[in-house]
Amino acid sequence: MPKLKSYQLVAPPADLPPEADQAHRFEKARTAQSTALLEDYAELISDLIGTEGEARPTDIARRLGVSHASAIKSIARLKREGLATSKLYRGVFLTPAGEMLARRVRARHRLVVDLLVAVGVPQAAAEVDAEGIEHHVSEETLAAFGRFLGRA
Amino acid sequence: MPKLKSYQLVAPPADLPPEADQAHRFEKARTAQSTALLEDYAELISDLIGTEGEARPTDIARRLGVSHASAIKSIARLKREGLATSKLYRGVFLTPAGEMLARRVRARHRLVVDLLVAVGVPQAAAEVDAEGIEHHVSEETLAAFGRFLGRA
DNA sequence: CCGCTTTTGTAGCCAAGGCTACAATTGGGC
DNA sequence: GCCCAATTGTAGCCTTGGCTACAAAAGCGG
Repeated sequence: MPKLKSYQLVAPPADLPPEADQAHRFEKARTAQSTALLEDYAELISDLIGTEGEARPTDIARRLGVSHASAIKSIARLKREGLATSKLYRGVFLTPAGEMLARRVRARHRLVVDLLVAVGVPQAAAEVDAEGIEHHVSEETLAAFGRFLGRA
Repeated sequence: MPKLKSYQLVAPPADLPPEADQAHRFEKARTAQSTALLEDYAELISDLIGTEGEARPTDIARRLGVSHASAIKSIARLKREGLATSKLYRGVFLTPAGEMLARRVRARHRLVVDLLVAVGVPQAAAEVDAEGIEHHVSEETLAAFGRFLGRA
């Protein structure tokens, strides 16, 4: 059984060196980028199961705009990370960890879109930009968004 | 001389297929991620030249939290893309295109941080999250941020 | 001006996430 | 029940952006 990662909050910043926290910020952004793909897949698989009853690699690939081969490769990574399962020539399913991740991602996505709209971003642009932005929004920032939208 | 890319607005969305615009959103996010590194380097090089008088690969690497070898490799990519120049064992400089990019990135970064703070995100979290978010903020969204902050 | 440290550059490795081409399995139509 | 199309999976390639290890140039102290 593969070791699960938390996909939660990471270690606190720590104020050791004088100017090196810039490096920490960049490192954080790089890390976020590496989990972004997992998050997108988890949410999409959850959606497909909810609306179509199943999540097939071909549908996943089409929705994400990648080849089915790329999708399958990424699904393999999800399985390695303990977020999804699948049997040969059967569909893809989420583990409990994967479901949890999908729920959090979906909620975060909505909150980001709503905040963008609330500050005056047109709906269409908000939807597009949120797709990239959401992966870099920390829990702390998310909480602030909630308060701003009056959903404390 | 290498062909320059614009790093500006991309082609309009187009509303061809029914549900395939989800694919377009993901593709856009992927593209943004590929230019994010260039943007970070351009801004940092500009900063270093402004404050230190020169941009040395070692300093760039330390600020970004990567090895100097990685920094040099990325600087090579900047040069390929026509954003920077450098001579062997001399420092790194930005081309006019690189300078322009740096200016736009810096302005966008400030605007994103300010907006986050304006909606109640603590300063420290805003700085950290902005580092990742800024690369996914479209011109349209940026304009909305400006209006919201009363800088129409 | 010589040598040692720092900086810069090169080579080669790795994983991720794209892709195409090809193989295998499934499943629906007849 | 068989066969062919669609789906799924595999293999192999490419680029990016990390890394370490090693080599070469710069530059400073003595």
